[in-house]
Amino acid sequence: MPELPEVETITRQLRKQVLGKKIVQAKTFDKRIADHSINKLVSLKIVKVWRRAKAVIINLEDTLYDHKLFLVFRLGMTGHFHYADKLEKQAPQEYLVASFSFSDGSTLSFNDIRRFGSVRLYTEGKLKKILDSFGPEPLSKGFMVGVLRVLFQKRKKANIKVTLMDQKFIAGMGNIYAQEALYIAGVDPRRKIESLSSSEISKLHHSLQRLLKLAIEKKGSSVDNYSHLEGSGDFQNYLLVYQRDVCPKKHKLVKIYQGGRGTFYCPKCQK
DNA sequence: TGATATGTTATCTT
DNA sequence: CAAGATAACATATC
Repeated sequence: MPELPEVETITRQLRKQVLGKKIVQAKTFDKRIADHSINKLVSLKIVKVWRRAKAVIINLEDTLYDHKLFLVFRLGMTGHFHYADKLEKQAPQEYLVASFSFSDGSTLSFNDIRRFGSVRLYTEGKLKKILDSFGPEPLSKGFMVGVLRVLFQKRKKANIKVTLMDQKFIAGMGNIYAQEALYIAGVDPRRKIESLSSSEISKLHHSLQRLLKLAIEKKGSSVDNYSHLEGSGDFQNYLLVYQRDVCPKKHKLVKIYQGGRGTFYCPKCQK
């Protein structure tokens, strides 16, 4: 599923293709998950392509009227982009949610099979409000171990694994990387936050950053039908516990359910 | 055929 | 009242 490393990978590739381009036409095909106002986009220049949490954000500028708008793509489970250099390379029509044509003849489309994703158009104020509701970026310079300690102070009674996946707590972690980080840190996913020792918090902090950085290097994990613009990621080959039978030390893994989500862990390595 | 997969959010419980 | 837990959404795949 697209989590931080996957969305970061997609964002970087998208940036290479569309940064600086001018939108000449935009169309939406699914009212429920794509803002109808997107259809009115014309003659707006893409000035920035970036990621926050699991969202891809495209900054648009109307230079003539000094008008700023923001396209926010959330991939959900199965949202994906399709980029075509030339018009004759048709974008897939199935599950089409939105499509954009640029002044150089290239096109970008967004498709979503399960429709957990969305494409929204926001003003600056509205965008800020949404972004402020997310927790800190785990790979930002400011995300020191002290930041994690302070966050944990506020969630003493909560379950550690479920909390790692909470976007309001830390941005970008999902079911795959929360499990992996806990395994690397040697922490049992059933633990309550208040039970974590100082050194366990340090280990978890370090594990999170190492894991996410490596996963980005490998262009994300391709499980189910995730793929980025240039093919598949490699990190699925490096996953230690997610949907596996044994851990790297050949111990048998256990699967439990937490908040309706599967969690794999090793009773021997994770305490 | 029904169980399984999950990001996000609405709603329920403690 | 708030923190925490859970249900609901959608649908391809096994």
